[in-house]
Amino acid sequence: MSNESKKDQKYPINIAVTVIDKITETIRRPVTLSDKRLAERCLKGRIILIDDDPEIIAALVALLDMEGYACDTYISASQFLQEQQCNRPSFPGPWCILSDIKMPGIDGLELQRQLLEMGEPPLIMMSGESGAYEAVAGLRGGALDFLIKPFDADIALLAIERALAVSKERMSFALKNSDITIRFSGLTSREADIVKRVARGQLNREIAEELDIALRTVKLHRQRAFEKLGVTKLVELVRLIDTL
Amino acid sequence: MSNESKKDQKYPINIAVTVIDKITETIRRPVTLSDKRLAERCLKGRIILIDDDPEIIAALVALLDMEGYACDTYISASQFLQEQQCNRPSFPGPWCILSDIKMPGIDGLELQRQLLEMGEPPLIMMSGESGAYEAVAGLRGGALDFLIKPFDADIALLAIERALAVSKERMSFALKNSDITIRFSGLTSREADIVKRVARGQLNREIAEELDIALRTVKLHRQRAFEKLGVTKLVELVRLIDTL
DNA sequence: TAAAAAATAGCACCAAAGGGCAATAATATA
DNA sequence: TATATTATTGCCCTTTGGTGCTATTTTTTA
Repeated sequence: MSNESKKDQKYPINIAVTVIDKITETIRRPVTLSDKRLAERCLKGRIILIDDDPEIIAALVALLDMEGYACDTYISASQFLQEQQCNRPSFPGPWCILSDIKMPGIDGLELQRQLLEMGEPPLIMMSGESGAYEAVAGLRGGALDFLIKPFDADIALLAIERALAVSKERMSFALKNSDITIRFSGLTSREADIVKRVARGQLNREIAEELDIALRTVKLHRQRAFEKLGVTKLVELVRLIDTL
Repeated sequence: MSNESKKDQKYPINIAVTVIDKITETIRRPVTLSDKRLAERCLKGRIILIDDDPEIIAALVALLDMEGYACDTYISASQFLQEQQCNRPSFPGPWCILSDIKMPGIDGLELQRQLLEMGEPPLIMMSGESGAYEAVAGLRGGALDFLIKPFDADIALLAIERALAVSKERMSFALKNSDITIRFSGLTSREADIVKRVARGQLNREIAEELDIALRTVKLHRQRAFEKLGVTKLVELVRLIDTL
């Protein structure tokens, strides 16, 4: 009895909450009615449109709005980047950027380079027919897709769906990853050291010898580390460590 | 003593040889002097050139020849595909395809589709400036790079280097994978079943109960499977299985 | 400086893993 | 059909892992 309660109380729900907070940065909660609608749309997907052509923007907004997506529009890359600086709260959900290539000031490729440093968010690029160079550069640079203007609504929607799927995947991956990182950061250095050796396949006895400590101490650290990491079996530990 | 010899003689070197044979299909051995030179070049990289323009072919062959690569040239995709049918022996080494897009008969994109079914070998595509559509289709279809004619020698060489690196990686991955597969195929069905459960984290006792067999039997199978797979520790087994 | 956290370790006990030895039963294959 | 392979099991013994209980020594921190 006392055993169980001891285990369970160590890593309760608040850790998960901390993780989610860390990932989505600042979480905004719907308060007004329009907020609520926006939050719903964001849950489906938020598309950041960057294009200096207001007609394109208008057309895409109309399309995406109809499909139930949330849209943020920017008439230049620099405008978008500036707004990103002051990272204001946003509703949670998958998102992607749909940016034109040919723009005054910072062009799409330069934007892509800058985004790369910020963690390479899901990016779809678009441009006129002529730009084979740009298309190659964009796709080679990690763009998820490249739309050649003029394009059909279906094509764009498909690309966006895929990009949002990628976004979701990356988010859940990052979440899982940071969860593991946080769990690891809860270990003392000794515990971390020992658990790594365990995952390497070393026996308790070997570890004790190498670190020149008693077998009982190794067992103790191992046990503590398992508890803190939330694993009960060796195989779980190995898989946990290998995902890192 | 008798214990060691029993373990070691089970998986000797000839298994590795079998694996390599399986991967590189038919291995050709250099016999003549020119064979020897070709073998050396193939070791560095073999580039399969497909273009209907003889001038391009000639220029690329000259370039690649100078750099020490081996070249196979084809004036059409269908010619290449036909020769692939009768898979003749070749020297081992990384390789890639450098194909034009616009060709009479089977074009580059169609070739790409057919290659996809054959295991998606490393492919670089090339085309004239105008083809933004083709560039997007090619890259989205998994081409490693896309060269826009006319291109500098440096650009082409860089792309080829990268493609060969990918080729090497894929080969070693396939080799490792088939090695594991072969090792697994040496297990009896019972052994395979039990070892999977072990890797899932089940205790011998639990396995014995589920399969309704004696604990000793489980241990026996487990032991045999470990020997056949060439692992000694549980962590090794987990990693082996997880790479599959 | 006092309290908290971390590291250390001995003793004892039980469960699980690993393996030697010997033997039987069922299947597959030459 | 005879032999080889595979599957099965019991008995027994050692090593390793997992834990409870207790206690001392450092380090860190409030």
